[in-house]
Parts: sequence; C-alpha cells; structure tokens
Amino acid sequence: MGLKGSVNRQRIVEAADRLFYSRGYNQTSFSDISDETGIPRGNFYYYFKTKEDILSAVVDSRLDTFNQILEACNAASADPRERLLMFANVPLQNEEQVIQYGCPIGTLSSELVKQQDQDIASPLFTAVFDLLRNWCIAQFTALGFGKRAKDVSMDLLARLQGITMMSNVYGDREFLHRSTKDVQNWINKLTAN
Amino acid sequence: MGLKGSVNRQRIVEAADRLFYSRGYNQTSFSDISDETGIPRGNFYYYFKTKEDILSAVVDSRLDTFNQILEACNAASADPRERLLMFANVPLQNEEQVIQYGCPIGTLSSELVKQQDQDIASPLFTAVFDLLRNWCIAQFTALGFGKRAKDVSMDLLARLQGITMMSNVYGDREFLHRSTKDVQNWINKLTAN
DNA sequence: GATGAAGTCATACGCTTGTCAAACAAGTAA
DNA sequence: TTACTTGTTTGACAAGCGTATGACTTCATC
Repeated sequence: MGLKGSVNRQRIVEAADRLFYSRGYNQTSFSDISDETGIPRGNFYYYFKTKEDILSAVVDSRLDTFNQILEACNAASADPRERLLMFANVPLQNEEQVIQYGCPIGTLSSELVKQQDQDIASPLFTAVFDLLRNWCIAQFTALGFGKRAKDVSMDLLARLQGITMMSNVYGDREFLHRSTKDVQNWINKLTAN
Repeated sequence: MGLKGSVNRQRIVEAADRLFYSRGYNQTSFSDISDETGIPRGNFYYYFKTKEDILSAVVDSRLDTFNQILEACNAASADPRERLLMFANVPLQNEEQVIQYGCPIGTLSSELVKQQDQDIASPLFTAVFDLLRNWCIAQFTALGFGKRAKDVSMDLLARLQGITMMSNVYGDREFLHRSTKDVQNWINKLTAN
C-alpha cells in the first residue's frame, strides 16, 4: 500500500480537516485527532513529521474539495455568468457549517496569517484562495471583463467572505440568505452589459 | 491607588491588546505578555483570575477605542452620510496594521467563535460589533432608512470585513484603497435619494 | 524466515496556566 | 520608633498538556 494511499493517513487528514475547521488549527491537538480516529498519537509521526505537515495535507485536501466544487460549476453550465451565480451560492449550500464555523478557507487563512513561522504557513494560506480567484478571473475574462476581471474577482471573494464572516459571528441565517441573493443580483447587474 | 487604576494593570491590558491583535488570543501566552511588559507572570493573577479575564479587559479596551472613533465621526460632522463615509475610511487610516494583522474586531471575533467554552466568550465576541452596528443603524435611521437601517448596517459591516480580510490575507494595499472607495461610492448612492 | 512497512507504546521535555507563601512598600496607629 | 495593616509585587513551584522521539511489536510480502 502506497504511502499516500494508506487508510490511516487518510483518516488522520479527514479528522484533522474537520477539527481544524470546527476548532481551529491551533486549538486542535494530536490528542484530539487521536480521540476522533482511534489512531494512537505516535502513529501520526509515521505519516507526518510535524503538525504543519498535517496542516499541509489538510490544505491539499481542501484544494481537492474546492476543485471539485468548481468542476461542478463548470459542468453545470457553459455560461460563465451562471457559473458565477452557482459559485456565489456555495456558502448557502453549506449553510449549517458556515453558520457554525464560518468559511473553511477564510477562517483558516485568517488564523495562519497570524502564525509565528510565516515562512511555512505563507504558501499555504493563500493556496485555496488562489484557486478560487483564478477560477473567478477565468469566468470574468470569458465574459469580456479584460483587465477588470482580476479586480472584480477580488470584489466577489471579499463580499462572500464578509457575508460568511458576519453570518458566522452573529449566527444569522437570514442575513446569509438575503445577502447571498444580493451578491447574485450584483453579479447579474455586472454581467448584464 | 485603586485596583482598576493600577499602572501595572493598564500595561498588562495594553500589551495583551497588542499581542492578541498581532498573534491572536490563543497564540499569546502569559510569558509573552510578561516579556513585553517586564511584569512577572505571577503579578497577573493579582489583577486577573484567568486568561479570559484579561481577554474581557482587552475587549473593554477595544470598546473604548472604537467608542472614541465613533465619537470622532460624530464630532466631525452632523451629517450621517458624511459620518458613514468617515467610518468606512477607518480601515484605511490604520492601513499598516490592517494589512499586517487584519481587523482587530473581525479577527478576534472569528477566533473566539471557535472557542471551546463558548459560554464565556459568547458575550465578548459580538460586543464590539454590536457597538459599531448600533452606531451605523443610528446613522441610517437618521437618514430615513427606517426598518432597512438594520439590514444596510449589516451590509456595510460585512463589506468592510470582507475588504479588510482579503487585504490582510493577500497583503494587498491597493485593493484596500480601491475597495474602500467603492464602499464609499456605494454609501453615496444609497443615501443619494 | 528475512526484510521492510505499518502500527504501538513509553517517555522526554518544554511550555502553559494557575497557586502560593513570602517579600515589599507605604501609610497609620500605638 | 515600633508594630500593624493594607495593597502590591515577586519568584518558586505544581500539575497538566503539547509536540516530538525512538525503541519496540506486528504484519505483509517475497
């Protein structure tokens, strides 16, 4: 069985992913992951040298997850405008988790930005954002936004981040619903021309 | 000298405030605060029973800070529209810190939402947001927004949060500047009628 | 049964919060 | 002056948890 394909390794990453999301990276200990999986702490070090290696694996896992989400958007429609509308709807499709734990990308990134050893975390905390950003840029570019595509993509991500964050802090489902629609209206207006 | 007026107490809170902002609450230890202030750890427990008591004092301190900011907006203009424009400009006036550490309210709130013992943290992490929110509501209400004032205030806060967050994660000063103007334009359009 | 991968366990070791008794400063009363 | 009181400061210590290490056992495969 290959190193990456090990069942235990996968279970560790999955549990770490969940826990990093719900409790935060720094608030998750090896014991927590051990309790969750039943895999003894010592075994972690067979697969991962340090905790940051687990973090790296979790980021990879989230990259996969969001890649699949974007692929789904791509597959669902050939129209970039519709794709963007679907994309804006992603937080709503994970309503329960967003309300409880916020955005899995945003909250982790925010946490990692404050990390001491920024050298290691630095490439990690923008990785998933970069993925989304480039995808958005591609959609807006396809819609003829040209050089503005980059700015508009950042605007979209910023709006979604603001929405998920406030929804999370206030536990406000209604706001999440309403302002998701607002963002979608905004996308429609933008791409109307 | 009264208990609350102690110089040491104040220095502890100030250092904790800085460190909670730059490193995060969970990543700040008593030793860190001790190193920063030169005050021995043991003395902390004379003023604060637990770390959460320090957190509570820091939140109070930030409430004071933002109260002063809002007062300054109030004093600078009697026109609610202009006040809101000034308010939207606050992140820009703390550009350096926002780029490095994000929003002092948002990042702390996001961190505390994930805290285990939510009973203690719960009233804390919305406290400063509530202050800002109520102030915004007051301005929009004065502008005749009626029932919409609440929603629009949340929209404004969400936009600012999104902006500061993305600026922080990407260290993007240009985006911070540009999108601050966008928000101000949005306020102008909103309040034009 | 030999070899290397996978999994287990005991333990080291530092850092963390929190406790405590003693020291200290300064004012007040005997 | 002396002793007592009150508020403050201090460093030593306890207990627990965190990451990490390395020796050990089990397992699979050749």
